[in-house]
Amino acid sequence: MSYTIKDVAKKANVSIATVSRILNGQAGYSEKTKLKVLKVIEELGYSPNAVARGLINKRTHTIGVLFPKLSSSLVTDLLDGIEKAANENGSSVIVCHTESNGEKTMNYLQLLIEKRVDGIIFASEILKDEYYQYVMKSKMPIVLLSTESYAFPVPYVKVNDFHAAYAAAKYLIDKGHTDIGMISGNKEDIVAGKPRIDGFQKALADHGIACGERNIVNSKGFGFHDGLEGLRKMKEQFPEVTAIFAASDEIAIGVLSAAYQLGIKVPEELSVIGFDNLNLAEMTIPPLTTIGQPLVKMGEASAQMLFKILESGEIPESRIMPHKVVERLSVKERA
Amino acid sequence: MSYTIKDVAKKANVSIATVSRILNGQAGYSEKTKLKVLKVIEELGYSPNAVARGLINKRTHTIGVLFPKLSSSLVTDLLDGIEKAANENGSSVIVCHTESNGEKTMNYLQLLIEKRVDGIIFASEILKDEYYQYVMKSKMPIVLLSTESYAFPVPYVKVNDFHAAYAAAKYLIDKGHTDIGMISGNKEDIVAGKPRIDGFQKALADHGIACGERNIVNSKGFGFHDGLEGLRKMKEQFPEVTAIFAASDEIAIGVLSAAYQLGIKVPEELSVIGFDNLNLAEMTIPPLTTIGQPLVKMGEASAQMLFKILESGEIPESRIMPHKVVERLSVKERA
DNA sequence: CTGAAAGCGCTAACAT
DNA sequence: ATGTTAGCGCTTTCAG
Repeated sequence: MSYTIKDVAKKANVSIATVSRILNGQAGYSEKTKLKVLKVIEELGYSPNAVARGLINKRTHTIGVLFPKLSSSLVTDLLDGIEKAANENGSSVIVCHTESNGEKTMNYLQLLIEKRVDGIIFASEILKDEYYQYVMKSKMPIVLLSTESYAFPVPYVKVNDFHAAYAAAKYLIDKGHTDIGMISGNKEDIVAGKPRIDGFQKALADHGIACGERNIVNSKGFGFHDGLEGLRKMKEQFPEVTAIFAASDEIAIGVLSAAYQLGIKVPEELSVIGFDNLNLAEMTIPPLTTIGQPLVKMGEASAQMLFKILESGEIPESRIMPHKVVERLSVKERA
Repeated sequence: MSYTIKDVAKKANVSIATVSRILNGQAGYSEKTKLKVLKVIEELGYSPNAVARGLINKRTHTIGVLFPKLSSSLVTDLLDGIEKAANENGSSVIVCHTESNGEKTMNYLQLLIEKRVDGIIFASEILKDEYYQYVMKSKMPIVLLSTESYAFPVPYVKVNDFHAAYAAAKYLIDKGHTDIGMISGNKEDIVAGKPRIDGFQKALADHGIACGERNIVNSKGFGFHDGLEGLRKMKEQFPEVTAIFAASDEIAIGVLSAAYQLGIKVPEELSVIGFDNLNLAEMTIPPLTTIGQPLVKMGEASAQMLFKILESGEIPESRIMPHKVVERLSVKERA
């Protein structure tokens, strides 16, 4: 059992109130007693109990973050930003790994609410009705990160996926490509899947390029294997394709690997543009041209948004973060 | 302000003690009152306050994890395992990002101690004297993950880096290579750097292969860029090299990229073996042969170790986890 | 400038 | 089977 404020008070011959004041930098004590108390604290190695503080202040200086997946550098970068902003704000972050599982998610939500975290960041996943209702009932602040809700008024931080995908397709078009395919990720995914497909289609349409079934391969997810299989399907249904927009960097890397296996040279015979700008993107062969999301900044912004709610009590505006095309070597001007 | 146990008690016409007993599954109430109380809890949407519980039980069901870096898939996999084991144990995990900075680390340690987490996992970094003393003074349990301490009796979970590096070199030797180089990472790093170099050298020596200065390139860190530059240096100082052991997968990927730029074909002209078996390893061109560490399992083991200490009060044995060579396509039998 | 005392929400004796 | 009460370690009136 460690020392308490009482021990400090006794040893310094003052009341616990005085110790508390000194600890919290409030007024009401002489410089002399302050020094005396500080010395005792030092000697005892006293460490204030944040649990007791939390009970009375109704602030735990802890926030909770829900991720569908931990082992992806997308999530890691977001977490990096969140942790950074939280730390600058004197808060800690509890990470929860939902595996996109509804039951697990509800359990985590319950846990975080019981722990009385100051707020919740819900990342990279659809905010279900059930989740929203439960969190609302507890009155706990929540923000969305890299996702958004069409049904509920929850503030979010994210890029505009439609615009970003449009930019990717336009980049390919500007490089002279007209036979352009997309490996889309999950099109059922209303927040990251569908808008990217729509953006891609719109870009082709706006530039007078017909876009039919053969231009798009719908994969199940956004992973490496989806890209690996995706390119094979694409070459079957659209052999003339000269450029591909992958809905994620991991898909793009899968495309790169598949191209290598099939003996297709990137970028000479096939241009590839990704989406996300993960750390991986610069490590591929060739280095991947991609649509960059400011992931770390987005994480930071979401945490800051949460702290703003905590201060002001008001729900802030959502933030659309800027994307940009990061030019590397996987896209080539069409001959 | 949410409801308290008092509100529940009042509305159900029982004492708070009864509510508490029902909440904690203790004996001492009729089925009838239980149902009544449960109904009130449901109606109110009452959620027990874990902060208050923590204050009295001296258990927060939260553990803290310190990482030098967040955005690396090595760390992510470890975290994944930790989070999993913690969740199975009814605990949450707070992540801290130290950036290998002594001051930041001390601040985080202080924070975690004030928050009265149940224990600490210190990962992938040297446990400095200062850290150790501070944690000991608080009597908080601590375990080391993917690192170890020669100076202090702190239990750890890790692979045997010496043996693992030996295995990597031996694998290359068994494939007929004799002109073998190593890109070593930081040799000042006493726990991950040095032992891998030693293991490499021992393997060459045991097989009658001379190992001099030219066989090893000491890079600053374990990252992609270290590999990128590493291969160039290696080719300068040891042009005949036919196989390379990279002290990390990221270094290996850097080597792959550098080889590509230099027009050196992997594995035809140069074999490469990595270390870690990150998710990335299967995504490279060609897929990377590497020494696999069971990262997720290691994370789990470290958390379980912590919980064991919490239960038994005793310091458990450290665990050396098994490594294995994961054969993919970046190493070729020497012609 | 300093102290006494109430109470945050809960658990755990101790009564009844 | 159920209630009363004393804290857990701290902050914060309210007195002096």
